[in-house]
Amino acid sequence: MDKQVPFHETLNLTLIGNMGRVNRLCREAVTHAVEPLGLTQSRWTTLMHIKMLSEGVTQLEIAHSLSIEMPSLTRILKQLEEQSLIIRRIDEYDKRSKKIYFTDKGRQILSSLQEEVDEITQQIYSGLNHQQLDAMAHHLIKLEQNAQACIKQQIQKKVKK
Amino acid sequence: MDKQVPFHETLNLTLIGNMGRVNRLCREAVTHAVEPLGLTQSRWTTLMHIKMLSEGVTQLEIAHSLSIEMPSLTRILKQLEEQSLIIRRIDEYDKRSKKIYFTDKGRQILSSLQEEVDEITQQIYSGLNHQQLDAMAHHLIKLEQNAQACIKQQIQKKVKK
DNA sequence: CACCTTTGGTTAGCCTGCTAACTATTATTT
DNA sequence: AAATAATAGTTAGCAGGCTAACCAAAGGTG
Repeated sequence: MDKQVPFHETLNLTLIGNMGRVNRLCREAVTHAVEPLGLTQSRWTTLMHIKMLSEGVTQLEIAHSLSIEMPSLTRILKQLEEQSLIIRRIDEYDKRSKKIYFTDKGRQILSSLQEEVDEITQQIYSGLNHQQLDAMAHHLIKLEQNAQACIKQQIQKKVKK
Repeated sequence: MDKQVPFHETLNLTLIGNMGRVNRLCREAVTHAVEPLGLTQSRWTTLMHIKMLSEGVTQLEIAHSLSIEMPSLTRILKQLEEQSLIIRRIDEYDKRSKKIYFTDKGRQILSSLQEEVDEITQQIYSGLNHQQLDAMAHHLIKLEQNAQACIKQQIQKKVKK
């Protein structure tokens, strides 16, 4: 009977709001650092994921890895291609899909980028140990599953009406 | 010596990315539910915060509470005013600032909104206890502080150059 | 083989965050 | 009291997420 106020009035939306703000700040921290490379937040994130997945990956695979939708990715890749950092090449075995490769310029930038990202993320995670980070990642996934179940439920309700 | 790969290669950016996605999903869950009320994500969030802070609050106070910048808020309030859910009234003691009040229509919608938000957030947080949620909130704040320190550092470096 | 469905990618346009540059009022300094 | 600085709010325009609607290629089915 002494734990009603904190949850209902303060935590309810605050936690969700905080997640958005912290996410923005973390990405901004890196973006600031790599600004001289001419990279925005979505562009450097995309480059890192392509590297992680290796060259020759398809757009769909990148989109999944980034957890964004295809139209969002299309725009980012278009910009990266205009900056001559990547190339989109049609897959000869499935002419619908396109495979992504780095240009030489892209590969050059990538190494500086990797350094910066490593340094910044080290700083951002400092003061938290692996257990705490793992717990957090775990709880985030739980929240995500709950939210997804919620949305599914909403949609079903709508169909009934 | 068995924990090198997970951190460096998978967790580094993933945690940050996940935060963004989970945040989007959580807000989408509520937005789906209150769509019939004609409210978007930023609009219902703002209404909830105004209610929490009580009517007569200034725009600046709302912006702080929402952790967004004034221009972002200005747009949202303009829309809410067009929907006749709130009124902006110039403070007679400081004619620069405006105080926000609900209309009758606004107050009506607010009660349905509160119900929905309570229900959805309950569902989203289910499976996690208070300790876990508190820990998460705590760790989020730590990440935020680290990120902010990082950004400050970047700016100082730039000044030196 | 012809038709239909599915799938990878694109385009158009909305929503919501931001910064930069502005106005108008208030506070401070001289 | 006049000049200057600071503050509340606005406008314009960018960045990056999304859905809806489309095209073209690939896969199934009668």
